[in-house]
Amino acid sequence: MPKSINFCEIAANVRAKRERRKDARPGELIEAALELFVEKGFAATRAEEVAKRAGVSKGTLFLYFSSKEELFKAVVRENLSGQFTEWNAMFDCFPGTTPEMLKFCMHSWWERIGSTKASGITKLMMSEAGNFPELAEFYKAEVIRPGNLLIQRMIQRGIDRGEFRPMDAQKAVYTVMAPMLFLALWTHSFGTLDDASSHLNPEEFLATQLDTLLNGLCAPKPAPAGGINAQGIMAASH
Amino acid sequence: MPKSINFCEIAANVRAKRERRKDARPGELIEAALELFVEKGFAATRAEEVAKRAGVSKGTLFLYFSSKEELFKAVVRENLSGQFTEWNAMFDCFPGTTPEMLKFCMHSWWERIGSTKASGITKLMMSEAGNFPELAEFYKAEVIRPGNLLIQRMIQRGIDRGEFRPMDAQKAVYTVMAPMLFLALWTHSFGTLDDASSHLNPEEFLATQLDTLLNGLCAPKPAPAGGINAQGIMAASH
Amino acid sequence: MPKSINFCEIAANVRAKRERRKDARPGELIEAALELFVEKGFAATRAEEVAKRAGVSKGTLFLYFSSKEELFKAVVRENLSGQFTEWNAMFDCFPGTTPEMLKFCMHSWWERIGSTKASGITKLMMSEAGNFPELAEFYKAEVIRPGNLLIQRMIQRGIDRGEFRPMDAQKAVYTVMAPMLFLALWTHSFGTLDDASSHLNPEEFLATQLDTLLNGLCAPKPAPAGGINAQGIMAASH
Amino acid sequence: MPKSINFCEIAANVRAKRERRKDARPGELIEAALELFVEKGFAATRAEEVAKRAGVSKGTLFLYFSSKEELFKAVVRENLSGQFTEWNAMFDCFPGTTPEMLKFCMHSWWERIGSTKASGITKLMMSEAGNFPELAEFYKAEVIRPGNLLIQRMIQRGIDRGEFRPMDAQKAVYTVMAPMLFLALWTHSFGTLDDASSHLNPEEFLATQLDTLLNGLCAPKPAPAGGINAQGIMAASH
DNA sequence: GATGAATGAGGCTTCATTCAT
DNA sequence: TATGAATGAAGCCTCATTCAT
Repeated sequence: MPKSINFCEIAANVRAKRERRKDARPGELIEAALELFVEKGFAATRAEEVAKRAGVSKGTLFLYFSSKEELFKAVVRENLSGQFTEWNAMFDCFPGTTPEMLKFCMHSWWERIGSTKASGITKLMMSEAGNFPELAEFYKAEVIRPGNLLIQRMIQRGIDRGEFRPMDAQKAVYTVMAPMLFLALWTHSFGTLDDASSHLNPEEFLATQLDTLLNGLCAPKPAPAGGINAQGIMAASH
Repeated sequence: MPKSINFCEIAANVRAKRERRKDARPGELIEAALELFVEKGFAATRAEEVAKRAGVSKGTLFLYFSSKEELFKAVVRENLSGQFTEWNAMFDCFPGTTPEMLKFCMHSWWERIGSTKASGITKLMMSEAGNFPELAEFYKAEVIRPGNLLIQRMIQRGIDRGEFRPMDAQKAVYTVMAPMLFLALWTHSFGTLDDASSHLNPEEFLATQLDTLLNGLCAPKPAPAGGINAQGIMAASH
Repeated sequence: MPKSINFCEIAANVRAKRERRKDARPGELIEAALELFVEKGFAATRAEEVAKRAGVSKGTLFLYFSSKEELFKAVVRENLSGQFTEWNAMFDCFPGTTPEMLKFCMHSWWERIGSTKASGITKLMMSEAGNFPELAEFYKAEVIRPGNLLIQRMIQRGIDRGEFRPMDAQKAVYTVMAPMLFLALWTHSFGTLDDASSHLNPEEFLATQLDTLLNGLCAPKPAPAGGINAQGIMAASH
Repeated sequence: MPKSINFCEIAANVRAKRERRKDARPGELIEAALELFVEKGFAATRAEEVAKRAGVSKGTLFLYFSSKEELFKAVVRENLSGQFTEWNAMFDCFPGTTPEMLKFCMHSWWERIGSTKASGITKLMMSEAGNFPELAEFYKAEVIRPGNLLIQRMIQRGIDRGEFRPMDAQKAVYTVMAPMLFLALWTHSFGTLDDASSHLNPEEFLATQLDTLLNGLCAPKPAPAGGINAQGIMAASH
């Protein structure tokens, strides 16, 4: 170990270290940007602040992202768009029933988005969509459209398999989205004010919503007396 | 021109005119500010624009509101409350069933808030709550808490009368609020981007949500075979 | 005078004073900008410096000119473009011969442009045309094309009246322009270095050039001994 | 991989390679800088771009030139002079008439300077002379003075040999220089904007100018009665 | 010597706020 | 009171220059 210096290894280390640092920069910046954007909004977040939180100088930020808007796009891509490839893949090989799929999706959303800082982006976009139309377009193309499509396909799958009653799948999409978006919005606005009247247990809320949702979507069981609802939807949330 | 002019009269006229309009000024400014804040957000709305839309000069705005933030507060104060006194009164003398009451409430909300500029305030508050904690507190006290309470009382009424299944009324509140808030937010953000994937028919959406909601809240009908849900919740939305 | 206060007059004075100030601003800024642009070039001139020289703050500059480029355009319009309307008018009613017209033009150019700070703009544009393509286009449209056209029409007039030999008028244009442009460029670059080898007497130079020029352009006099040129064209210019 | 590598040899190779290229570096950088300065001007040329075109990194540039300004000086130094030694030598043994010599000189200038990248330096110097007084001095000493002198000697030769009319040789110098400088400047500024009104055929232009020039300089042919030139064009300028 | 990631001063532009009239 | 010209702090972004590797 001491004397037998391996030059190749050293060189490799040096290179690796530099590259590791370089490669890490965008991620660190995106992480810092996510936090600040969510905390203070897009317009109110200063580029320099993002840089400082990432531990670099203002100039460095612009070395990796040509503008503040590009930085924001990167944040969206990293935290939201990315999920869809996986979700779409899941859709194609999901073994269970469609209600199960829906449940899985909402749980998955909660785990990866809803319960993380990423949910702040959803709120952010709704707040700032009016200003920054270009960002809004980007967000729609990268997040809303894919999300919409995925949900629509799920609903259609349910209908096709006779699990859901016949309906306009596109219109039902919003019924599915609404609880998740509401949750994201609430927790990032009034949810932070700790007060009984504005406190909401997200997981409980989601469970309730899912239950109600399925109740509305599902085809009536051919079933005996006492329909599916017998199990007490709201009760299920405890 | 010289002698026939009565300076005192002119001065009096001018004074009168000013005073006549004086009281109207803040209102006009608040009205203009509401529109612009809702349209473009707080940060993106320029003081000069507000003044122009109100038909006064920029300087005048600062005569009535010491800062842009104070103007914002005034906008929120001016446009809230008021509805609740009426709704609360209605609660005490509503003759019908609780599901009917719920339906009435949502319709009423849509008519007076959801479909009007006032819904913009909801969106506005959610967007800016983070930046104006003091305002958020105010909003919670004046709007959220009363609304919460009203809904909670309605649900409790339903439970007490055996119309709704037994449940935690406080928790169910969010299930009722969510669709309305979602609607207010969506229409004021992505709803404006005219695109199939972001288009949503508000009334249809509300009807669907109400249907689903009642389905979840209502106690199972003692009923015969083939549960109440047989009527096709989503179908009802057409 | 004492008691008989004329309110109208006072009001008029006040208004006049404010307006005089306001109306004067653009001119003062343009004047300051001309000086600085010529001294230091477009890119190297800071907006704040222009403002300071005009005795206002940075913000005020942008109150009158939406960008540095617009300021430059205003400088060009004020100092160069403006001349053409007059020159074009002169062209239509010039009573003398075409050589006389040419002479008049060059004198006029020297008086209003060549010998003033405005000649710096010519040099400036040549220097910075490569960068700022938009400015170059503007300059071409506002200055070069009109100038070109005017000279071309003069030459054509000379040809048509049999004063100049038949030739391609467009090509001859550069022969006329070259001395003026050269002069503008030289005086604003090496001309400032006071040194025998780079010193050039502008008026003498112009006279010489005009003489040579006419010699080249004019049709041979059918004439007897001692042609028209005998009188030393430029001599007249002193 | 481990033992068969001769580290000393590798190191030596690396060193050799570096040293071999070491001397070439400045030249490559200067070459690249010339091109870019001419294309885009001094201020608009970014150091990194120069480095990239020279095939090295930004850091390397500053290894050879302590600042961008020093690089600029080097460009001017490298690309000037040199021509004059040759032209001066030619002067001493030119066999033909002086008008022929003048024609030869202008052609030679066009071939070696005017039509090459080197003409860009002329334009560059004129553009930046104001910003780099020190460089301007240098340029005058190295280029302007020698050029001036050469032309002056030619004119004097013509006068002494009776080919040119008597005149102030120093003053006539600018008449000779102007077309060349104008050409260099025009082609590097508005000449690049492809537009009828700014298009100029350099060779045609030069031929025309030379013609006009000689017409003005030459002594009247012993010739028949009263030629057009009889009046002594240049003389007229006093 | 060579690299290129990092720096930070400096420029343009915006806009809430002030204040003389 | 009302005006709107003027201000200047603050933000985004560029790029010459430095320095650890």
